[in-house]
Amino acid sequence: MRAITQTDIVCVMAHLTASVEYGLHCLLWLAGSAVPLSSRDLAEFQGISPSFVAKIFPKLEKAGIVGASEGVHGGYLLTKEPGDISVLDVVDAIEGQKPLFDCQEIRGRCAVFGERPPGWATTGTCAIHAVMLRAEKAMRDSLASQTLADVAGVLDRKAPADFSNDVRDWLDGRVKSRARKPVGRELSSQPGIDEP
Amino acid sequence: MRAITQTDIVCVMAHLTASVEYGLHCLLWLAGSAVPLSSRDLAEFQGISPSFVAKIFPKLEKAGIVGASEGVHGGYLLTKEPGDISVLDVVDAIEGQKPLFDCQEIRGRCAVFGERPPGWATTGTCAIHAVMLRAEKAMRDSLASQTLADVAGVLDRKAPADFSNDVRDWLDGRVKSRARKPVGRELSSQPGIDEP
DNA sequence: AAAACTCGGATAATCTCTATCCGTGTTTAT
DNA sequence: ATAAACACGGATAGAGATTATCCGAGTTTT
Repeated sequence: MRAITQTDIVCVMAHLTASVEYGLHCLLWLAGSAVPLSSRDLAEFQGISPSFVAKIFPKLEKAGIVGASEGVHGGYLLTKEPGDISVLDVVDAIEGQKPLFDCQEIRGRCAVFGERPPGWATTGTCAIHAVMLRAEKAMRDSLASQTLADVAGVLDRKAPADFSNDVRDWLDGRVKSRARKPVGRELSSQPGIDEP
Repeated sequence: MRAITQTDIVCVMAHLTASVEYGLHCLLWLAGSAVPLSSRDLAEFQGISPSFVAKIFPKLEKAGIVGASEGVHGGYLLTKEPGDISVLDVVDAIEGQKPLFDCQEIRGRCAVFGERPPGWATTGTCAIHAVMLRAEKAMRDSLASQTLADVAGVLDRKAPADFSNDVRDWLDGRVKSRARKPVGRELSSQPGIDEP
């Protein structure tokens, strides 16, 4: 059985993208960590692309969700309580308030208008656009009502008691192994994650 | 001033696509028509691509929203009352229930699991996926709550009294002009709509 | 001084959406 | 009967976005 690589993932181009998924998963692990975790730690821990995760975190930092510390023992930490970070905050930080619908103002091109459409046809919001804006607001309200703490709570109730210990051990070992001479054999215990 | 052509439209790749926008605009005009309108009638009336509109209508027909009649005076008619067609019906007919979010099951790739993740980690719905599904349901509920009749009502209140007469005249003239020898000069009274 | 980190830019591959064209079969008007 | 117009489906090309990777510059800790 071969390890799953990034090239196995197919693009589906949904509105809420894989970037958001990666970011949320990383933030969940960050919510339970007292020490800074680097983007590479988080990526290899979850078996996802380190270079791609590294592109996501600067966006989260600009949005004030995480803070970065540089240097050998640097990494990211949450800057707010998990209960104060909504899923919508993360989505907007990564996708930049991407609209659900892009109105092309077809209403003004009606053939009976000729060259220039009358004012009543182009003022205000297009009736179809208004429907989409209401749907978008419903979606955003739902995303805003759930916080990272809510999602983390669901995970905690599913996982057995010793799982969080295993996770902390793995991440702590990862952090402690920095700034040492590479051990070679030990680091390759997670094969096939980074190379195609 | 140059007429707007199809190549002027830029792709933005929102979740609710231009296909849905075109379809809804066409259905609104269809809601006010007693005679069948062809996809080309509807496209040229609105200054949008006839061949692209022609690809949308078979989907609407399969969904039971419109019915087609073939032949020289053929075209499409609504098969239901506008009040019985929700915007969600149209969106699903054209986009095929495209999901808002595509979960890639990252939870099962955690490094502490090794080759095979334990059952508790992969059963049920991923907690992050569940958040997105709730948001998607909120969006779909909103779209389902609005019908074509609602949208058409907004338009009717904005347009002046003689607008619907102008529209009917244009479309009727269009339908009547079928199956006649091409007049040449008369048909080119809407220039620059079809050719780049 | 060396090592590890963050950060930003540049680049390639892949996918979806948009748009167009062509051929087949059917119905209606001349 | 013949021609015109229609619906329908398949094949094809271009544009844009997302995903993924690599490299160099600057910073901090050991």
